[in-house]
Amino acid sequence: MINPADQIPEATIARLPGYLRALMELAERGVTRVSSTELAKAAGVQSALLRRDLSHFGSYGTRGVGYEVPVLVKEIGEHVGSGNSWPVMVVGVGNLGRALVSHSELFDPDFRLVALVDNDPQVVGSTIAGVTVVAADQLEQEIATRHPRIVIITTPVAAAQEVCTRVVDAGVNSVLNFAPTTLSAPDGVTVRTVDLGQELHILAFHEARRVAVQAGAAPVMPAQEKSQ
Amino acid sequence: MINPADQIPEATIARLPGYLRALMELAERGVTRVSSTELAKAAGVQSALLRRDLSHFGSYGTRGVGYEVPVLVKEIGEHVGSGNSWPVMVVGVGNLGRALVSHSELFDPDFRLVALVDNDPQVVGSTIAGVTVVAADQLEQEIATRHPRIVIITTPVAAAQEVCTRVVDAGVNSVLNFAPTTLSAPDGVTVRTVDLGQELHILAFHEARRVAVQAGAAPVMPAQEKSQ
DNA sequence: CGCTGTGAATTATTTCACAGCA
DNA sequence: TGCTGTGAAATAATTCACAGCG
Repeated sequence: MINPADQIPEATIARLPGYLRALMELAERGVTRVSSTELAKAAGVQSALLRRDLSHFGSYGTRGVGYEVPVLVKEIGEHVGSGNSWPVMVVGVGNLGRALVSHSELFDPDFRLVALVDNDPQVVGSTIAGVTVVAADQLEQEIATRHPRIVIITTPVAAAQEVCTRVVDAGVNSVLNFAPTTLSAPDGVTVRTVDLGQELHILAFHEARRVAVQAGAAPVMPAQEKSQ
Repeated sequence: MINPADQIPEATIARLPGYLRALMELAERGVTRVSSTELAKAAGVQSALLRRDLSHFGSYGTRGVGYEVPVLVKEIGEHVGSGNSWPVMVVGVGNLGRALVSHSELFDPDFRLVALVDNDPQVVGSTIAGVTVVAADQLEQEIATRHPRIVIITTPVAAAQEVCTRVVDAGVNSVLNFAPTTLSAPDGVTVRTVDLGQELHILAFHEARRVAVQAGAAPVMPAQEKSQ
């Protein structure tokens, strides 16, 4: 076993929620035991990688047998903060912000919405998912009162950096950014950016590549009526 | 210069859209020339990494000077499929699906929504963003008619794999999945999954870690107003 | 016997650091 | 001179493959 205090690879961390999800599905189906091969398949990774990932936290399996599902759920769950109901604030209550907070799956059960902020007077004061939207100038006030541990930014690009700076100054260390821009934050603050346009462009890259490959040799015809 | 035909690292591909975005911003501000250092900073990467990434495609810079912004915009744009207006279909018109198609920034200008599919009779027939929602059993029909190159899945988990299989069978090679589940698809098909709950759990992992670290020594207190 | 946990090998990605061109 | 493009080195992540335990 490897010392749990050593640095967990970021790539491993990013896979843990996937493992947990796969385990939950198994548990729901009444499965109480899995081999690394089965769980890896459910999570879409190689079995050796799964075992390596788990080994960073300790030995939870039984040789010749596999893993007890409840044991792994508990272990991984602890690491990704399950059962804590982390308080979350959302800044920017436009289409996307509203969709996210209405997305029941998202906040159940490990996260709870505690504050909503927007700068549109039309929106301020309205209640969404049981939370009343406050004005942008109340942001620091709201953080002091509601103590969110995670802030989701769903503002336009123009506002995102300022919001990020202000929430970090107010003591928040974790930011999930949906604005398509690079945010800078001091060391020790975790910022993750989800850029939907970027995802589409990555797919487009591969699509463009497929066409280019066909131009040379034609390996497999993808879409029957190929390029329309 | 490295042969453009050799394999572009996936990590490089994932950064290209970010470079393009940074370049657009510069272009808008009237900047016509950048050094790798400046552009790298705008995109949030190291300058050597930017240069290495670009070198996979060829030499577009001038030693001692830097890069011409329009040249790079064109080059990178070509690779990520800018100016093609890729046709996109969205399956699942719930909160999230609706928010995505209403998110004007997302589809401008390199992607265009060509089809919407849902299985809710309440929703089928309605028009969103200029596109009429068709029933789930029309999915193959709609693909044959509208020729989407990319399909966005915003259905519940239970439906996601079936949708994925059907769209791939109908000839689609690129899928952007928002359902929190692992999708399997044949080789040659690109599937990217954006899992919002997973993102929150990754942040929670780091939050939990910060607390654990403090248990030993107490470096910085997270969620109160210390550093205003 | 079957499956975990992990050294060792491999592969991928990033960074260093500098030769060489404009 | 200043900055690109890139070998070479360093680091990170993954996979192989098998010893060893239940």
